[in-house]
Amino acid sequence: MAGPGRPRAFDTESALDAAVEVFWRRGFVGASLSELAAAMGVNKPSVYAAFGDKAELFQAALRRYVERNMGYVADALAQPTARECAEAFLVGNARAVTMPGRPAGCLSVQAVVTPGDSNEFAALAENRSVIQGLFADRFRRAITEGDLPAGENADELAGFLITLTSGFAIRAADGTPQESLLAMAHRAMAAFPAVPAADS
Amino acid sequence: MAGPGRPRAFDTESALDAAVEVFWRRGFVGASLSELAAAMGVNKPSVYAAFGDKAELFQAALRRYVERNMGYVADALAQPTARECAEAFLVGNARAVTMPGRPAGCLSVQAVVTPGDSNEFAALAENRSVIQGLFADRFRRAITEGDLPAGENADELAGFLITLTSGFAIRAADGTPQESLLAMAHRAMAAFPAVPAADS
DNA sequence: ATGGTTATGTACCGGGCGTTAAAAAATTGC
DNA sequence: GCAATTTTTTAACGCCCGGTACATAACCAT
Repeated sequence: MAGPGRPRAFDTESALDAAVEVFWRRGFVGASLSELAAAMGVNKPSVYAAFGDKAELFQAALRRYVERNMGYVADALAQPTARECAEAFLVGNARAVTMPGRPAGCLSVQAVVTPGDSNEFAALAENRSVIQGLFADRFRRAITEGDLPAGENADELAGFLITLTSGFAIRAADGTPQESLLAMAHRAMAAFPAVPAADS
Repeated sequence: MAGPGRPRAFDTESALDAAVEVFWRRGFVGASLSELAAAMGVNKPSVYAAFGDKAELFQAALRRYVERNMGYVADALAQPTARECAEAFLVGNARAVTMPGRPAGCLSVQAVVTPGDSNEFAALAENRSVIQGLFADRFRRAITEGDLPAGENADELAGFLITLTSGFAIRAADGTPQESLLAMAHRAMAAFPAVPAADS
């Protein structure tokens, strides 16, 4: 299976996990290649050989972050009702942005917030946009299923949730404790439409 | 009034306004002194002479931003009822973070989001914390005045608003239009406690 | 005019950044 | 053992960063 040549002396996946942690804590600009390579336990040229330049490494780190740290999104989407879906998303996010021993906040928010580094900014903005689209689709389905009032705007509802979770990420980085975020998550559900009365 | 020596050839206030714009658009790390000085229409040594180093310039820019672009906070606090206060804050923020011709978002959120540059991060976090404290005080007063239910938690309520406006700043930078933010502001008011029935 | 004082423009500093060239080391196939 | 191939290591590159020395220009007081 292994081709010719000297075998790689480190595990790319755990190295990528280390890169995720650094980008998460420092942001894209704030993370230097020296710090990244050191955290990955590797010399800089090995980083370039395995992942490409800093921008490519960041894209790989973002993909890995999404699949390893944003599982609560898929969990929420799988909930049977729109209300449970929304609440699971908010609660799951509140927990994810305040995991003990991990950086506070969300890589997808903290890493880049200004359009200065345009490629990375675009990638993160699109990531958030995709997630918003998933919830919008879920809520559209809920409307046809009678699970949400017919007059509801699924896109606006999804945008409302993304706005809240973006805010959670900022507040978590400010040191807001998990229980405060959870209280806000439950309070926000008061702004979520009630299930329409069954007409059968 | 003017002391001895060569008079300053530029207006420090409008130069500071230009610095605000650059920090706002690029963030603290992303804004270079060359770009700052160019936007201010001045050479780098003049920046240092007038404002000190980059960190001091940023503090001055933040102060100026607060007094010139966050007037909606004071306006909101002056509203007669807690509900109007909260709604004015959300609406004012939604408008402020989507002003045409100005950078999207809020300097106090966009400039620094990671604790990497610790001094600036602390300054912004404290700025947000002070504002939260102002609203918490306002809501405490509202509780004693019977304007909010006695069981309400003024701090949590204020935190909820700050979380929303932090989210607004992120979403605005993502390109979310003003009317979407305004819709969310009004939706969020459904999560704000209703005025208790008068007991007189 | 002259001296004192402050701002301006130019040119530069050390340092850290992202990135890479080049040689040594470790593997596979023959 | 010997090429071929790939990774590792060391060292360096050019660049731009924040910050500054220095000579000059423009003002006030006398």
